[in-house]
Amino acid sequence: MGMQRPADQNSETVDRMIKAAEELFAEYGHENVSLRQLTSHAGVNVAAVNYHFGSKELLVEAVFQTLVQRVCDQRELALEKLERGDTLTLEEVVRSFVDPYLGNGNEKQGALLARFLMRNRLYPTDGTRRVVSEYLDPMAKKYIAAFAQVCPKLSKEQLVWRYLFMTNTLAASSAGDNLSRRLESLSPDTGKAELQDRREAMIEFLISAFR
Amino acid sequence: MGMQRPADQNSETVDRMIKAAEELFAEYGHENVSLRQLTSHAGVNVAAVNYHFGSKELLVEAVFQTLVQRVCDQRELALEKLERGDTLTLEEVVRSFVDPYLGNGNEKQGALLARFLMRNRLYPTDGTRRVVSEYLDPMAKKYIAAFAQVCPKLSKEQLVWRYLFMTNTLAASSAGDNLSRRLESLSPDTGKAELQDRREAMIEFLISAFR
DNA sequence: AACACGTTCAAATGATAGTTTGAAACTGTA
DNA sequence: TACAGTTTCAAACTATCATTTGAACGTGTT
Repeated sequence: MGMQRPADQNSETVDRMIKAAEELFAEYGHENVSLRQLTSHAGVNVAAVNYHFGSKELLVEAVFQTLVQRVCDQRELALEKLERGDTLTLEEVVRSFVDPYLGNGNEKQGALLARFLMRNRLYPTDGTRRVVSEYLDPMAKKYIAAFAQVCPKLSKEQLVWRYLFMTNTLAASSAGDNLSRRLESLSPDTGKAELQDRREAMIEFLISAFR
Repeated sequence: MGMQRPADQNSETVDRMIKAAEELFAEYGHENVSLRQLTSHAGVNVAAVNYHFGSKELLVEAVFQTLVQRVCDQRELALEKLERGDTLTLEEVVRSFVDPYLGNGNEKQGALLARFLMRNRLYPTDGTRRVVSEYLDPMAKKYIAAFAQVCPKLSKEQLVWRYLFMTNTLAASSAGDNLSRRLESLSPDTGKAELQDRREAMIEFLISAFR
């Protein structure tokens, strides 16, 4: 009776809901997706969300956490690999940071996570704050240490600021395709912007910013 | 009967609603403010919004437009003043761009506009797109021309990219006070971040990014 | 006074949202 | 087969929202 399900592990239904949530949230944003849309797209009953997750918000946070965890793992792995080599360069560090967002095959997860992070900046909740401090902050410290190696001239304080500005730039510039349309209207001769162009421009921008 | 009011000019009620909207939207975001909250905070009747603006969305866009217009005017004025002098420096251009957001006395309008712009990046509407292309794009072109003067080494395409990244960095880093809290947790010894610190760090970051 | 017009008001309307319910269906166990 | 626990389902519930309505109010004009 009314037994609370704190964290369901594996279930066909749960997987389908998370998959549907990622797809729909990426396209419309989670506040514009009703549970009825979500569950009918997933092929499950409306009540399934509350049964398996407890509430819509907890489902949203589960998706957010999954995504953040994935990106943090990618980054930390890449960073460790770089640090096993003997010479660390600024470009390598920046690329490893940007790649999970704008790298090949990562476009969708990057855009979705960017939306979440922007959303979290505007309207944070206890749950999203928890995810940030649990996953993002530890990764941030490792990256700041790496930047300290390749930018020895910058003070600790400067490094932290620039790191934060970098994350904001990356997230804001990866969310949605507004940027491409804006580019076209500001520079019609440049033509349409491919995702690769954006990534390379972003990397150049960030490398400059850390010098 | 049912006469549509395309653009009300001056009215005690209209002014009170816009003022209340700016205050409440800045604090909670416009999707978290109901018309009942807004109108009771403004001291007017619920129906006044639809009577004077046509819908909630049109009120939101009116506030957005007012704000964008104000910031664009400030920037264009500052830029013209700079260009009347004989030597234009990168730092001056950047400062004139950042100032309407993080300058003294502009904190509230900066934070509010930043929220709107972030919101617009996530969920644009026809109305917000119109404001962007009508006010922001012309100003952007003037600024890109100014950056071209002080950064002669950068190609037109590079200038446009960096300009866009700059606006994203500024908006994302001005929305809300998350950044300060994040800084504290990443660099406890730095202590609390004043707004001035943020502005100076931001300016250094952007100057670097354009070199 | 009588009228017309713009404005304000309390109340109703209609739609949509997340959530809850209780019975049915399904699962594996004895 | 009978039973217990879990999961699914259609339907109802509760709340909130933007919007509309039609009467009341105020004001200036004739």
